[in-house]
Amino acid sequence: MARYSLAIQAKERLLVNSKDIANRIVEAILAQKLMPGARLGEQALSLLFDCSRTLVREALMQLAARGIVQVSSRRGWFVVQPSKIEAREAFEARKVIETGLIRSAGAMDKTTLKRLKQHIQQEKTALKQDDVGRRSFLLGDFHVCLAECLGNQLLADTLRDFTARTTLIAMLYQSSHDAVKSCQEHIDIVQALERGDKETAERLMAEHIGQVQSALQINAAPADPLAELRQALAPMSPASVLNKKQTKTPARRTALSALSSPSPSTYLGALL
Amino acid sequence: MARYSLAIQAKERLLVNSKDIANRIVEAILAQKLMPGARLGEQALSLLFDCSRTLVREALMQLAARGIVQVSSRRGWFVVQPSKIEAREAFEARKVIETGLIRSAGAMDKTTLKRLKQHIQQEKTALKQDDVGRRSFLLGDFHVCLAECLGNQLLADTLRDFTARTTLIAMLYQSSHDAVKSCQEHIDIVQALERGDKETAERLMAEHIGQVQSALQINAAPADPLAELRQALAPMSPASVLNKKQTKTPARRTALSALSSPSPSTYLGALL
DNA sequence: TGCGCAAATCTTGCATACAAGATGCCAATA
DNA sequence: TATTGGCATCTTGTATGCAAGATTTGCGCA
Repeated sequence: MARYSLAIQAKERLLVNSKDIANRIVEAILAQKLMPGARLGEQALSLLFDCSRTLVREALMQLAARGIVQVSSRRGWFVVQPSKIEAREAFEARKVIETGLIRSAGAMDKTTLKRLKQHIQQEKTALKQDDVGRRSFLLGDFHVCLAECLGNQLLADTLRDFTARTTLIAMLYQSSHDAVKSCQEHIDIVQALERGDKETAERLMAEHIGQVQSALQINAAPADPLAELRQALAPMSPASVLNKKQTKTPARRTALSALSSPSPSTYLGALL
Repeated sequence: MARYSLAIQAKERLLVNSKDIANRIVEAILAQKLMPGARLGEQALSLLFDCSRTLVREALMQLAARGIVQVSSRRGWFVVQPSKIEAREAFEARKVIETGLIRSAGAMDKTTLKRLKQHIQQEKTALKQDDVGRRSFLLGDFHVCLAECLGNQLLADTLRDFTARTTLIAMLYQSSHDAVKSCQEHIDIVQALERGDKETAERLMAEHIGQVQSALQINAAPADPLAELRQALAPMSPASVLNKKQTKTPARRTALSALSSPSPSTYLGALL
């Protein structure tokens, strides 16, 4: 059987373990390169990473334990699609943790503040360059970085998973949140921390997460699964009207697939 | 090869999947039946649960992703032994989450309060019966239960793992915390919640967790791994002095084993 | 043309085989 | 007696094979 990963990129498979695979998947989610409901086939991943299904399975098992993916028996692995209830819980969890962390933290030293400012610089750069993936990743990673700076690696790791979750939620419920605004709010928070005004920082953080949350269209039908397919197959010219029927209800599997693989690059190519 | 699990208990292996195994291990930790550093051999577990190593590995992988166990390459799987830094982080994380959850929660309805009171009744029963395992489990589970009652399953699940962590820390650093006192503090917290006094409830919770934390002997050497062995092998009479050397440094493997298997029931039997 | 059934295919579930590193033990030797 | 080298054993790491369920597809039939 051909080694697809080698055909695409020669370096893979020098240091592939299940942790690497899991990290790649989380990163792809944070960069909004893997949509909620995206299919993660064991075979496909094992070809991409040029390893056996065993390693892929281990990675997926770990991610399942962290609430990032789920398996449907003998049907496949999928990126989770949080329900409205789960969405509320995820945002509440982030609010609780991030505001609580600010409250319970001591004063920040100069080195730490520098790190935060550097992070914000990176955010600005990604914004300027219109690098959507990196922008999304960095906007989420800011919160993880902040938790690390506030001295709690355990909560930072937890927050990474929760942020991945809220990122998926934002994709699922068609968030209209503005990245520039988000970055500005990060700036305000760091400034408040810099002048030691933890109370304000805490309030700003709560508001910031609230902003992201309320930008969701939580009552909108959760993202038309056929949207991308429909767009891709839309007639190029008004003349090409071939037949009439268009809106037949799709089979379940088709719905899931349509969500995840509109084009190869949005599918597992996102991991490379 | 003999089926040890059948020899001990006939029912096993009717519904064993990796999640069951993982749950058993977490429960055993919460019940203080698995010590920090305890060895979790793949083969031993596969015999206990009468399944292949594959399922055991999947369970251990999931637990590793949740920070409950860790693997040392080609040496074995072990229940984690949190460092002092990790201990601080775990307690801080619990404080942040549990107080924040109380603060952000709405009013509690009667059904929910009833559930909490029932839980406390169970705690009292276990205390009266001097059922150490069940007592420890319930005292930890109270916090998970509370998080569920406050309406956040995501944080409840997270808290279960963190509670397992702090339970391990308490074992490792020889906590002197009093279970009766702990139960009383739970009662006080629920009473505050019942009368809608969230501010007090939050303060009591912070104090409660602080109590447990400060009962640690965090500066004591983390539990002499040879303590039990040394005591067991101490000469019964002053006469039995066979040779001189006694305090040679042990091989690493021996040290870990001494920690985990002072008697079979403390070892993997804890899972049955 | 539309519908239903059955075969083919795809995908995960689980077990097992073998590789390879880590450890412990024992004997040979100075 | 103390040390060291090597072999036996134990444990995990990874791949692979096969079973079984889910889905899709294709064909026959009304």
